[in-house]
Amino acid sequence: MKSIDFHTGSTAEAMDFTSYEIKFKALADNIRLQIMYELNQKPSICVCDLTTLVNLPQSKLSYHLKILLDAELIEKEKIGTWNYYRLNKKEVKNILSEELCCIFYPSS
Amino acid sequence: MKSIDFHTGSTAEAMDFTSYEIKFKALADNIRLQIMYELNQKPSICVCDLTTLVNLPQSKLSYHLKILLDAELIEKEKIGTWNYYRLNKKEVKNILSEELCCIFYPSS
DNA sequence: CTTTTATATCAATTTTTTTTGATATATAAA
DNA sequence: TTTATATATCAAAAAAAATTGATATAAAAG
Repeated sequence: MKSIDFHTGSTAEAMDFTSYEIKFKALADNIRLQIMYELNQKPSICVCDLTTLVNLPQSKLSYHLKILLDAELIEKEKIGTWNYYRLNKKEVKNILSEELCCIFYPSS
Repeated sequence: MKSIDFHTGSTAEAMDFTSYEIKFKALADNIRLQIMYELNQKPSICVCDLTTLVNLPQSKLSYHLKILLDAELIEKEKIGTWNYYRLNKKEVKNILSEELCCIFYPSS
């Protein structure tokens, strides 16, 4: 993050919002919001179940899960052959309003 | 919004998160986060001043302002030849966490 | 009027993201 | 082992978004 120019009140150079950009990009897609919503219904869901829940071909779902994972909005746990995904509650809470958390994140 | 299938707990068909998608898309860009940040520093800013604040060619700035405007994250007011933009506080508060509002939206 | 200033829009191009189908990998089951 | 299942990754194609420079519009100034 660049130093702030107190004379003009503006930043001397652009500030870096990259980490927010990545998270908002991850949320900026209907399919991925769908996935977040489904993950909000249960503690965790394996990929095989998600494919039917969101009705997507496996490679496509995998692609979108990776984007959410890279943005740290969800987490992955491998159990045997299955990969279980769940919301990263902390991160979601950090950026979304409480109101939105009711949709994409459990209230408690 | 589709009816919910209570048997499986899943939605019969995809739910529609389009309005959220549009807002997150608008936030999913470093330049536009920059603009939001600058708009957070003052009650409102005219385009001519924004061009120097975010250091962008006029047509490019105009393009990004339109995306934020269409997402209803900012508002426009025309005064003479000048167009003044300001944050849409209500909408920003509706979707972003209080913590983020400190960056992109005034605390009060 | 004519000119200047502030801003939006448009069309062409470039860049980024998404989709698709194929293939790779790893675990489990037979 | 061999085979089946779950999932990730890759490369090519398609689609969407961003950039650029030119032009349009509208208000203000001269």
